[in-house]
Amino acid sequence: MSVLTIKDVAARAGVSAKTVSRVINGEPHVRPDKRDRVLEVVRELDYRPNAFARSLSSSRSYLLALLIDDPASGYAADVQLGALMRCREKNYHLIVERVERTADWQCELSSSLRGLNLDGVILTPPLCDDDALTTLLEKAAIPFVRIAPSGAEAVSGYVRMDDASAASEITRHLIGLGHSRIGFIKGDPAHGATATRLQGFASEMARSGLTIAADLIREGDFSSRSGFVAADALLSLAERPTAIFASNDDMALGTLMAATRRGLAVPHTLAIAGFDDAPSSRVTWPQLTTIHQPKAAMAAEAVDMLADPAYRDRSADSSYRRAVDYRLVVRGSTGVGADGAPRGI
Amino acid sequence: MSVLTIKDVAARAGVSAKTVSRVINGEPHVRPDKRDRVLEVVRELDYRPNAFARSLSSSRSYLLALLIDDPASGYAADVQLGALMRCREKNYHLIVERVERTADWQCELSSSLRGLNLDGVILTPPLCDDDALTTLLEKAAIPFVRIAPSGAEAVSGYVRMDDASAASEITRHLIGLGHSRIGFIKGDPAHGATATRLQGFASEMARSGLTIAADLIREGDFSSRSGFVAADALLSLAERPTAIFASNDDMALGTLMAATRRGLAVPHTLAIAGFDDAPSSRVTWPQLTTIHQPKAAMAAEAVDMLADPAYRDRSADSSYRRAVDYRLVVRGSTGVGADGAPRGI
DNA sequence: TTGAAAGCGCTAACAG
DNA sequence: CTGTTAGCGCTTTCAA
Repeated sequence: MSVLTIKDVAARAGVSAKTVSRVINGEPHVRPDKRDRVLEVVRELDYRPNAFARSLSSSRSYLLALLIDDPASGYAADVQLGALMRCREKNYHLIVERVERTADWQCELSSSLRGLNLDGVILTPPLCDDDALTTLLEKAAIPFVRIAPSGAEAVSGYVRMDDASAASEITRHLIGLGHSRIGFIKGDPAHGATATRLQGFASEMARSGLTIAADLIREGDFSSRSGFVAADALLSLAERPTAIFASNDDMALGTLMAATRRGLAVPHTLAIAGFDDAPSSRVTWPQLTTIHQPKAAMAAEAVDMLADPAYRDRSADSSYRRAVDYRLVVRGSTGVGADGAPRGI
Repeated sequence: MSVLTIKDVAARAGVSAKTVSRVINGEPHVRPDKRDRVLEVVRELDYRPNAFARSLSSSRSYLLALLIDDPASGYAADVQLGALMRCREKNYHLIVERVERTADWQCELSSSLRGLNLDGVILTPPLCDDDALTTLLEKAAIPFVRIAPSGAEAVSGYVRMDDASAASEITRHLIGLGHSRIGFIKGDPAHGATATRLQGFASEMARSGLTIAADLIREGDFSSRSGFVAADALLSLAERPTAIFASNDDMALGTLMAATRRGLAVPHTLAIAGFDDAPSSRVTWPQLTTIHQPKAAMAAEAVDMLADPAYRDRSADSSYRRAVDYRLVVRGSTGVGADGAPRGI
C-alpha cells in the first residue's frame, strides 16, 4: 500500500519533483501553466505531502507544542482552543503535553520534545515563569512564547494582560457599589498573577482611601475547594465582609458555595467577584461578575509569533511582546436589576 | 548546529549505527556488553533519536491524534488528560485536533491528518458515531478507536460504558428517595448517549410501575443553557416534578440555576441528578449527584489499543471492545444528611 | 550476532 | 525558470 509521493505527482504532471515541491510550498519561479498543471494533478490524485519527510529535509516541522500544568482547568481549555484554531488555519499541528512536577520532569520533557524538531513551544501559567523550563528550552534552541508571564521581559516573546489594572477595575466596581469591607482570596503562589492581582486590589483600595483589615486577605490556590475554605473563614468573621473578590473564577465559585450553604443571599448580603471569565462562571445562579480575559486570542497570537520565521532570531524584539485588553463583565453576583433580582440570563 | 545523530553514538561506542538502532528499539540479538556500552554512550551524550527520521523509515510514527468536537467541554478535558498521561508513559505524542462541522470538514481533516502517518486516532462523542468520519479513516487506512460509541459494534475497537444501566441506577436512586414525578432532560440528538440514557430512565420508571407524563420529558443539547431553559419550563408546570434527572452535568447545573432563581430549595423541594461527574459538578452548593464515568481511564485504554501493533490488523477483535464500570455518586443535590442539610463538603 | 548498503519522501544547493 | 544531485537520520534488507 505504498502511498502517493511527490514523484507520482511529478510524473503525472510531466515535471520534476522539485517543481512540484516549489508549487506545493508556494515558492516563486514557476511558470503559471506548469503551476496550474501541478495543482490540477495534486487535486486529481488527492496528494498530501508527507509531513515527516518534509521536516526531515527542511528545518521546519509545522509542529508546535502546548505545555500545560493543569489540563483539566478551564483556563487551559480556552487557551488550547485558541491555539488549535489558529494552528488549523496555518496548517500547523499542535502537540499537547502536560508538564508534571515529578522528580525528573526536566529530563522527561526534554526527551519528549527534543526528538521532535518542534517549530516552537507555548508556555502557559505557571510554567511560563519557571526558570528551569525556560533555560531548558533555550539550551535546546527551541523557540518559545509565554502566555501571561509575570516577569522576565527579555526572555522571549509573550502575550499578556494587565492583571493589576483589571483587578483594580473590578475592585473599583465593588467600591462603586458601596462596599468597603471587601474580602480578597489569593491564588496559588506559584502563579505570577497571584501577586499582581492582589496588588491591583490593594492599590485600588488605597486609592479610594479604604484600609484593608489583615484578616480579610486569605490564602487560596486557585481551586474552588480552596475558595470555599477561605470564604467560609471570611464569612464566619464577627464582622464579615459585604463583598469578596476571589482572584479567579473557580475560587469565586467556592465562595458562592460557602455563601449558599450559609443561606446568604448573593448579591444582596454578599457580593462576589471572580477573575478569568471561565466557562463555569456562567453555570451558577447568580452568574459571576468577572474579568474577561481573551485567552483564546492570546493563544492565537502566540501561534502567530512562533509561525513567523523571523521569530527564531528575534524572539526578544519588542514587536513580539503584546498586551491584550481585558473587559469587566458585570453579572448577577454583584449586580442587581431594576426588579431587585440578580442580573442575568 | 547540527544535532547529535545515531552515527555519533555509533562512532563513540565503537559499533555500527544499526547496532545502536537495535539497542534503542529493544531488539534482540545484541551482545550484552555492546548493549551496555551503547546505553552508556546514549546517556553520556544525552542522545534522542529524531522522531521524524524514525517514522520516515519505519512504519510507526508514535503519534496519535485525539479528535474532539467541543474542546471546551469538561468531558473533552478529562478524556484528553487520560490520553495524555498514557501517551507520556508509552512515549507517544498526542496531537489534538478539533473537528468543526464546516462545509468541507472532511477535506480539511483529511489533509490535516493524512500527511502525518498517524499510528492511530481516538474519536470522542459525538464524532465516534459519525459514519462519514469513520469511513474516511478507513479509506485512509488509519487505525482508530472510539470512545463511548453508541452503535456500529464491528467498525473498530472501542471503550464504552453502559449508559442505559447507569441511567437506570440513578433513576432507581431517585425513586428510592420517594420521587415519582421525575422530569427528564434529553441531550444533543447527535450524541448516541442521548437515546441510551433516556432509555435507561424510561425502563427503570416502567420497572417501578411509574408512568411518565409526556410533558416531563424535555429537549436539551447538553449545554447548561439548554438545561436552564428546559428546567425552567418543567418548574413552571402546574404540577411540577419533585425531581429532575438531567442527562448530563452541564444541564443539571442549568437546572440548579433555574431552581435557585425561583427560590426552590435543593434537594428538599427539588432533587437534581446529573450524569458524567464533570469537574463542574462539584463547584455548586449543593454539589450534584451524578454518574461517575471513568473518562480518563477510557482514554488510556484507547491509547493502549492503538499502541498495540496487533490492533492494526485485528481492530474488530472482541478483545478490543471494552466496557468500563460506572459508579453512582450521591451528593447534596439529592441527598440530605442527618441534620437535614444537603450532604457535602 | 553484526554491519554495509539502500532507501523512506522530501527539500537544499547547485547547475543549467 | 527548471532539473539534477545529494543528503536529512533512521530503519530495513540482506549478506557476512
